[in-house]
Amino acid sequence: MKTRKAAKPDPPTQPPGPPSAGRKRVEHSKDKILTTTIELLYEAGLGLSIDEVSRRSGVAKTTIYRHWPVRSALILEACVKLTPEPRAPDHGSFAREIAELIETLAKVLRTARWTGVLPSIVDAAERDPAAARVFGQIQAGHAAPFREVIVRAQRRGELARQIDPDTMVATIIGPLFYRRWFSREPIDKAFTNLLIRQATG
Amino acid sequence: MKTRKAAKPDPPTQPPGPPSAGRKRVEHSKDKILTTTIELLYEAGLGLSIDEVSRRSGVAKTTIYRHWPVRSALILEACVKLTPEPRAPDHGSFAREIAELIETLAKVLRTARWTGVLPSIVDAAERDPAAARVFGQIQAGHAAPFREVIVRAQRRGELARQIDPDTMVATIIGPLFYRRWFSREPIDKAFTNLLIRQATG
DNA sequence: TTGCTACGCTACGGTAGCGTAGCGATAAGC
DNA sequence: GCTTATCGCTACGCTACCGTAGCGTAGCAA
Repeated sequence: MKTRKAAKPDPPTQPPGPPSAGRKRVEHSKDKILTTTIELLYEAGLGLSIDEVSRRSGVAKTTIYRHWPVRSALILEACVKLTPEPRAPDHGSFAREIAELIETLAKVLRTARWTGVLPSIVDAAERDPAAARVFGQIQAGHAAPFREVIVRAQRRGELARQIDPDTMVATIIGPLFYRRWFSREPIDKAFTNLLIRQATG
Repeated sequence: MKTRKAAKPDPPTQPPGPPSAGRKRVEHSKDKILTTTIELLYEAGLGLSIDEVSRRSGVAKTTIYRHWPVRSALILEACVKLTPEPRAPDHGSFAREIAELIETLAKVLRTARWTGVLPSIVDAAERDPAAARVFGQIQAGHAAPFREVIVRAQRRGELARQIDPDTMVATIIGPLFYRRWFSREPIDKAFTNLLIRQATG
């Protein structure tokens, strides 16, 4: 997503690939605009301005409005591209899988830049239905791998079937999110270990 | 924070200030301004405008600026008054106390209007140190009763001493907050019961 | 070369908000 | 009833931003 060098063989499934020779100008500018928008999201949250996107990206404001009819359209699209799609591991062992998911999420919460933007989206979701839809998508993306691993473990008989998967997801992700955005305490090994014990015990 | 009635004997902690001509008037307008500001916080979050406060409260904008030098000062003060100060119950039984705290918080998260504003404050806290300080205060207020009940139970020997109170608070409040602001699933009896079982089991 | 499309640039019109100035009105406290 | 701090009102100046218009230019394909 950063470098835009050669890389002739275009990966067909990855959208943000570098613009190869055959790429149209349109995609090139849209790319620059989106990249800058995401960068500004990191810094200013949803309050970013189109003028600033134009200034920093070097793309004329008129060009931005040629591709996105209104401000919110661009910002929503940038928000969708913000968080990576996590995947559910499949080791055949619930304990290992849930541990991996917890450790991974913990690391993401410690380091990923988008974590600074999410409250802005949560806030918008409280009032704006469009933002709520986008946020619901992001949120579901976070919860899905946990849910999948839990359901699979229940099917295998590794986990009691009367446990509600969504509830269990909340008891795992909840404390992690709490530490990142609310109490702002460190998410260290001791903390993740406790969560793992609680989930597998 | 509500009505400021007679109370002739001056509260000793508040510096009475110079015996000027219109102290009563000052407090009356400050009251109206703050009340309106909080109302607008509910509706628009931290993005509220001073002009709107003036319009809706009927207090002139100049008067607002006579009491608060800048916009942020008013908003921060309103934020501080936003959430009620919860108190820790003392029944002599950890199970009963923690259950009461969980049920109470659950009900607050389901109904209290300030829950719609908090993401706005969390977001601001990500970038603005002043907002972070205010939010830290609010957050500590939420966690304190839980922490107190846990520490007391440990002193009484009702709870294992090697458990870190802050960690335990996270595992209780975290899932509740998660449901309110992230997954947006209902916080029902089944959910709180599970948390209570998890905390006391 | 021609023609099409996307792009850059400048300049707008319009809105909203912050914070201030000046002046007359008014209510509190003596 | 007199004094004075406080308030309301109108009118600013300033900045930032949204979104658009018009016109000229650069890339690209036939």
